[in-house]
Amino acid sequence: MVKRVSMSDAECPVARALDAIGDWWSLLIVRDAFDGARRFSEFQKGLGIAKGILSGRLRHLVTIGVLEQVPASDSSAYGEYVLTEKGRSLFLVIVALRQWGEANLFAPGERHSTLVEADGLTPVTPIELRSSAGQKLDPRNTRVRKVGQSLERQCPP
Amino acid sequence: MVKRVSMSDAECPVARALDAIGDWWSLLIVRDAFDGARRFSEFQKGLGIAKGILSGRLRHLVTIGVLEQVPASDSSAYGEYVLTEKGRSLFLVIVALRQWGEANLFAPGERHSTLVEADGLTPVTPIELRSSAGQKLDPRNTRVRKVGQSLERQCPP
DNA sequence: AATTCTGGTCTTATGATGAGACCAGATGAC
DNA sequence: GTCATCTGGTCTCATCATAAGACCAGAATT
Repeated sequence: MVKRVSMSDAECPVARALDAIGDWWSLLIVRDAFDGARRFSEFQKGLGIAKGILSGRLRHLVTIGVLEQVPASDSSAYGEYVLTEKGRSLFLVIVALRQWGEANLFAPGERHSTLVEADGLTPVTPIELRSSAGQKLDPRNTRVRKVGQSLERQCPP
Repeated sequence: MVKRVSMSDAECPVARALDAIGDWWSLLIVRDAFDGARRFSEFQKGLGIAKGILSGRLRHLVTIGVLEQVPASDSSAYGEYVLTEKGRSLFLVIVALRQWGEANLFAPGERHSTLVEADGLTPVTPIELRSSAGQKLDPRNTRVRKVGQSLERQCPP
């Protein structure tokens, strides 16, 4: 991704992550890939994105190893874009965004799509951050330790 | 946020979330707010963002209720930006991004900042998505149920 | 063989960004 | 009290990114 201000060499993993997939479209492309989208036209129709932008985003996601182009799944001569392991590991990022959106961006009673377990019925429970002792962690009892330092909180959270 | 393509009315919570806070800077501003940044100049120095852009982003984050402007914490006449409950609930989104970045964007042995527990030493364990029965969930055993539908996966994940 | 589909590229108009000049009110130094 | 400086912005301008659609070559379909 060529952008004005690059954070690809930041030592904060949040900044690097946003530098890699923090633009308007990348995570939506990954979301559709999780849903089974594989072909250029599937992404384009599902997202309503301009073809030129989609072309650039797919190329970028392939470059950084989130997607890979494979020859074909059926007998077609056209290639397909599939998630790599690196791409599949974005699952929790998208789930976290989904759960924040569900909790904060819908009016009470407003309908939205729901992530459910394999039975198609049970909504998944909210993800949690727990300590090694099993205690629930939140911003107040965590801090960021910078490289070479010990107890100073500099790159949050 | 005025953008060309708006997803603020999408029924997919992921799309709405990205519409609200999915731009280049918003999550970095929230990250710095978790770290204790409160003043305009703190955000500006910490991020290296242009003042005009920061001004617009802060205004947007206040508008959508992620930040709020409070009169002062010390005796200054200048206001401060603090996270609301809605903003604090972005904690897991940022942690998910951090953990993905740590695992995928750093060379082996490359140093990066680390999220640790309150003791300042113990790194937090990776977040997980678990079913109500306690089973670990991943993209293969979850699906998205669209509103009004039952078993069709249309808005992932 | 003709037509349509697919996966793009290219062009153009416009919105967003980065850098910095500028400014009014608050604060601090003397 | 007065002057200099700090703070939190706004405004302008050049440049980059995006949206929309025309266009095109090869593949697939009829």
